[in-house]
Parts: sequence; C-alpha cells; structure tokens
Amino acid sequence: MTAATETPKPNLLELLWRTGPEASRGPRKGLTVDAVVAAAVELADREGLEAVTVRRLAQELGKAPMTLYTYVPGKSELVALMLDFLFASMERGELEGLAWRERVSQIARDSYSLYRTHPWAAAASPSRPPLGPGQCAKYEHELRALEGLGLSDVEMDDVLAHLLGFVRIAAQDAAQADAERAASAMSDQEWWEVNGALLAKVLDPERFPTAVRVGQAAGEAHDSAYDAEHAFRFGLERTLDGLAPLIMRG
Amino acid sequence: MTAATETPKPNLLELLWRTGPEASRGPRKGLTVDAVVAAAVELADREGLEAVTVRRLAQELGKAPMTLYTYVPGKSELVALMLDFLFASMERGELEGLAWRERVSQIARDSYSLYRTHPWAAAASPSRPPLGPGQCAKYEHELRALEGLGLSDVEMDDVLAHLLGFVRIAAQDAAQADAERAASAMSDQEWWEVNGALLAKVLDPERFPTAVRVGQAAGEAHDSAYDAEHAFRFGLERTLDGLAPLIMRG
DNA sequence: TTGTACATCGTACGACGTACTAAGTACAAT
DNA sequence: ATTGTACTTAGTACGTCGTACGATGTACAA
Repeated sequence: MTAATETPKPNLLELLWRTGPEASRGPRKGLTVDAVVAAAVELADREGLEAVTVRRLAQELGKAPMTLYTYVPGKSELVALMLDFLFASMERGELEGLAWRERVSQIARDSYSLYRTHPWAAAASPSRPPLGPGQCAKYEHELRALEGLGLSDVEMDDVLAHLLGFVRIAAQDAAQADAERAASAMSDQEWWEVNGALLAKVLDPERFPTAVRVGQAAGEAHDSAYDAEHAFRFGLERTLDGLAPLIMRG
Repeated sequence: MTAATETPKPNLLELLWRTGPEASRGPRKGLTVDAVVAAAVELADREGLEAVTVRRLAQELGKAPMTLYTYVPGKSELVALMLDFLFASMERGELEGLAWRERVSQIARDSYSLYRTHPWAAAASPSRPPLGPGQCAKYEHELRALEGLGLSDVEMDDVLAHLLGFVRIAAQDAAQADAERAASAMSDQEWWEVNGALLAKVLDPERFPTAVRVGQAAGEAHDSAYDAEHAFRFGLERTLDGLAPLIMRG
C-alpha cells in the first residue's frame, strides 16, 4: 500500500472563516465559495429554501451538480454559510445615544427585519449558529447594546438569547402564516365557506366556552386569524417589560 | 363521458374531528386512522420525525406503503394528526387555587414537558396548529389559566400566543442542542481540541472584545456552550415578569 | 345474483443528497 | 522541456423520499 494522498475534508469552521489553503495545482477554479453562497441566498430569497437543491443551484451557476462539492462539502454546510452571509451583511441600526429600551428594541428589530427579508432564514436559523464571522459580528454588536445596564456577563448572554429567541419565533410564525396563505390559494372568506359548517358544528360553546369566545374576539380584532406584525409588536413590548426588572434593579 | 364516480378527498378538518363518512361497501378496514397516528407518534418518539416515512410506518403496521393513503391523504396531514393526538393526550397540571404567576407558569411547563417528551413536536408545531380537538382542548385549558386577570379577550389570546411562542422556541433549542450533541459523537473536549486552534486565531479580542469576554463567561457558567434547561427557566421568569405590568395594572 | 364502492398492494416516476470514477488541466519538481 | 501529481469538472449511479396509477379481490346494496 503506497502512501494515501488523502485530501482532508474541509471543516465547517475553516470554511466559514475562509482559512482553508487554496490550491496551487490543477485547473483554475471557475467559481468561489462566495459566489456559490451568494447564488444560493439569492435563489432562496426568490423561491424559498426548498428550491435550493444542489442540482438547481448548479444549473443557476452554469455548472454540473457535482461540481459544487468542490466548494462546499455538503448541503448542511451550505446552509450554515448562507446564514453567516446574511449575518455578515445585515443592516444594523445606530445604538449611540439611545436609552436601554430603544437600544434593545433596535437590535430586536434589526434581526426581525433580516428574517422578514429572508424568510427562509428564520426556519433554518438554530439557537447557536456556528461561530462564523457574520455571527460573531452580530453577537458583538448585539452585546454592545446590553453593556452598561448592570448585567453580569452571563446575564448579558442569557438576555440576548432570550430576546433573539423571541425574534426568531415571531419571524417563523410570520413566515409560516405568509406561506400558508400563499399555498392555500384560498381567501379567508373562501376557507370559511368550505370549513365554516364543520367548524360551527364541532366548536361546541359548551365544551370550549372560553376558546370559542376568545378565538372569535381575536379573529375579529385582526382582520385575519393571525396578524404576525401585531404579534411581534405585542411580544416585543412584553419582552422589554420582562427585562426591565433585571436592568432597573440595584 | 359517463358520470365520474369521484371519491372526494378527505379534508384535514374532517380528518382531525373524525367526521368523515365511514364506508359501507368493500372489504373490512384493517386499520384505523387512530392506529396509524398512534404508530407514527410512537415511531417518532423512538427514532425521530425523520424516521417517520410512509414506507417505514407501513412496515411497522404490517401493511404495504400505499395502503396508508387509505387512512391519511398525505404526509403533512399525518403530521397534523400526530400533533393533535399529542395535544389531546398531554398531561395538564391543576390550576385551581394558584396565584396567576403559578397558573401561567404551570401551563408553560405543561407545554414544555410535552415538547421535551416528544422533541419532534417542537420542530413540527406551527404557531396556529390546525383546529383539531386536541388543539381546542389545549387552547381552552390554557385560556382558563388567564381568566380573571383583567385581560380583554384579545389580550388573552395575545398573551397566550406570546407565552407559547417562548415555550416552543425554548423546546426547539433544547431539542437541537440534544441532537447536535448526539450527531457530532464528539465530546465538548474533543471538539475544542479540533477547533480550538482555529477559533483562538480567529476570535480576535480586538475585533470582538465583548463577544469574546461574554462568550467565555457564558461557556464557563454552564458546563457546555448551551444549557437548555437554564435558558428555559431564565426565559420563563422574564416572560412572567413581562406579563406582570399587563396583569397588575388598573 | 350481480354491480359497485372500496381496501390493498405492486410498480413506477420524478425528485433528492451525494459516492464513485473518469477525464482533463496546470503547476512543481525534475 | 518534460513529467508527475494535485486539482477541477462532470457523468453516472445508488438509495432515499412522497405519491400517482392501475390491477386485484372483497363485501355490501340493489
């Protein structure tokens, strides 16, 4: 057995930070990791994350499907790179001179805007995204909004995770509501015509008195069964109120 | 063209409430919707939602794959039925005689326990699950925890959605942390040995001073990079604090 | 007794991620 | 200048998925 000439698999972290050694032999590369990731993001924005398949993305780039594996070891790494790309390039509002509530509100809105602009990201985004440069820049910026509020370092991390969790779930819900509306191809009125009779029979006010009453009130208050933007605004106020005792104390 | 003998597709709502007409002709059914759903839930609990494929589930039930389509129109409807099954059968703690904070805390913990017992459900659960009997029973019970607190009907719905959103994201994060640990098959120590050098080089304290400081403090405080149960407890307290002003007012 | 609605199931289609292999390219070492 | 080798690109193929379609056989209604 002669010495194996194994090409070590590129690590996700190396990929995120672009620290892998570049090849000095062989044909010129026709693409770059950045080009692949940018095309993937654009495709996801246009047609959703489920449209981002290796075949489709390769076609978009004018290459054969398997060629992409030269740049990215697999699909999951591609998604991680896409997310970090977003985090690196997202807009971040100015925090200087704002009171704590406005500072925290600002970073929440920045994240929410990101997820609303790229709805696929809300579903793909894990609680602890891999430590790429974009994620680190985002984390750094967000933590700065929490400095000088009397929080310990550990509390700053806890607070931020809590806040971003709220933003993510709000964005997920909003994206899902949009997707459902688009997929059903049915207006709320049509839906009610189809399902109203059954629901009326089955939603027994004696069995579910509170649910029927509250559900009806909520449905009438918003013009649809679920108003994502209202839920975000409401939830953000509650979240800020929830942080106040921690910040005001002492 | 003779008159078509079309069998109308079963509607998801009809399926959830089991109001579809039962066949009076043809061979005896070898299964029931409930049996299919129960088997799917058990399989998902045992091996995760990605193990619940039509083929695998059919094998589990001793039937040919396509047979399942007699009972359930498709995969997505199956997942909806699985969720409603969980909601219908979940344990719900007693609320009688508790102060509002304990009441709200109780329903949050009930949901969290459900998601921790069935981790696949946290990922599959949408913000507004289809109005099945289980979902309605859950909604009714949860709303009762919010009665008599001086909230309007619309506010009760808003508060509940906010609370359950927090629970869902906490459960999602916890499940994902578990899954990542299991998948990497790498102890935290091993991971650090592999990636430590790169991270040390790339996490420049001059570029990310706050992130490095806080990240290190948080990593040391919990024994891992992410402590899901701690995040839930912390987040629940913040969420309750956030509801207090709405409830205490007036 | 017969027609029909239905359960069951085998086969097959078009997607998916990606492993494997072959072909060709351009630099490094000679 | 030549040759070896590391590399990019691409074609083919495997095993997975959800599920459409059509054949077969069953049991009740007419």
